[in-house]
Amino acid sequence: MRSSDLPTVRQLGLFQSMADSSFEKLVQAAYLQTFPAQLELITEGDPADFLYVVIDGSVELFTRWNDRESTLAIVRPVSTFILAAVIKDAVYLMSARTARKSRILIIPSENVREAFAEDDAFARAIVVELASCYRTVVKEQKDLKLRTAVERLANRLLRYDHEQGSQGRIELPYDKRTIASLIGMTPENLSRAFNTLKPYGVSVDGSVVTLGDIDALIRLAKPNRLIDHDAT
Amino acid sequence: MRSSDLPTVRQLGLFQSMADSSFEKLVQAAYLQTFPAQLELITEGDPADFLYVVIDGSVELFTRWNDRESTLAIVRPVSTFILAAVIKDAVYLMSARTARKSRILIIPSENVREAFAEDDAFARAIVVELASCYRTVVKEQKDLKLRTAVERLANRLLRYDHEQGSQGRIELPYDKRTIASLIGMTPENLSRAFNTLKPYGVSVDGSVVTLGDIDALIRLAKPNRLIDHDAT
DNA sequence: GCTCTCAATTGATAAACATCAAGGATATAG
DNA sequence: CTATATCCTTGATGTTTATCAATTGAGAGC
Repeated sequence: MRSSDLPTVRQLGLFQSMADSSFEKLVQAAYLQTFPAQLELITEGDPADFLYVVIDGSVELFTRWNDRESTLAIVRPVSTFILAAVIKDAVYLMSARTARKSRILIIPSENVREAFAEDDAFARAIVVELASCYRTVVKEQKDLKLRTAVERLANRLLRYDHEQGSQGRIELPYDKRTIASLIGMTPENLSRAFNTLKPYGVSVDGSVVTLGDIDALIRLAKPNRLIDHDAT
Repeated sequence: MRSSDLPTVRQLGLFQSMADSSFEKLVQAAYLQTFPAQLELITEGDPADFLYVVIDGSVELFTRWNDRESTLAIVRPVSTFILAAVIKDAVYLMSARTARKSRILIIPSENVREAFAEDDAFARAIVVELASCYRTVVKEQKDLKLRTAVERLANRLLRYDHEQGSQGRIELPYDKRTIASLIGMTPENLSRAFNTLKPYGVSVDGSVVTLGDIDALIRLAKPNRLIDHDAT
């Protein structure tokens, strides 16, 4: 793998505290590969043979059932995905495909589990990582069960605005249909939800969204750190 | 605490492999308390001061937002809840109340984190526990995003039937309104969903549900181990 | 046995959301 | 520059789900 990528991977919360020797072993066993866009990396139901680390590009985690499909998350560099399946030596619960051309580090599950068994610091780092993942999904579940589609969109816009420096001007990070699926609605409904938000100062121009009346939007969205905030 | 409960707690996956001394310390610091039904044990947003272990009775995990409320899970003996918040030293994301009179073991978070820091086997047991919790929530999220309310009910009935020995005759484990909220629907809608399932052999008499045509129900529900199954 | 209470059901209605079909905008390849 | 494809939007319509109100039904306490 490119030597310039190594420090970035090493600095991930998951790998930061592990012993040099353990990390070396993992890296030795790993493959770095470049994939074209829209390539299905993982199919849910398959045994979890590898842990994935997105070095560059982006990966969509999604799921299919009965001819329906839903986007569960977008993974951006540099971070890992499907750790839980790897640790449990189970099947993947989500499918994954590259959203664009991506460089991805692939670490055989056995090596990850070996490091988990041998390296105590790594084991503890995994705890922290999984606890974070868990809390993230719980928040998403609350979002889905407690809010309407328009409320979910409003809160997501506020979150993107915050992530992008609270300028009141957002560049949507993904295709609208992807955002729709993430939020749990159809693309058509997303368009209409944007229209519903017009009276709250939201105007859309392609992938640029302007929040003209943040206060009004907040009053509607009622963002809550127990659902929307990142961290902890 | 009652000495007869100790072995049961010790045998939980979470505590099974830890050193005797670590377990001793935890138990020494813990309180065993009996709570009446409908008592709010935890309010989301509060700092996670304790890890909870339901010894007897049952506990409802729920969440509130904007005057709406949703049940996230029911915890039955013997198992723990809100481990992730304790480990991360964060605030609770869910509220909890006793569903009935319950005996509950309460372990101060600091002691749990101390054991986590000192006992490597415990740290690894936490990994396994959190990975399982995570995968469970992911499945619930898929259930919510990919299925209609009737489909969710159908699958849940199949699950209860399986848990109760595949007799084709289920005793509903909770109030219908609780089940409705768990599944993500209103009580009124649950009644109607049961009616919708009549042509598939589902008949309801109070808390007893009979599945008269399992095959038809399966064809409708399309259960899937990547959404419905327990385990791994 | 008789209230009282609360869960559950049913009906009527409204809101939320999905689907289908068509049209428009935008980008890309040739 | 044009053709093509893709994404997005809009309108019309239908389904799904929630809300409100009223009633039924069953268990708890007297």
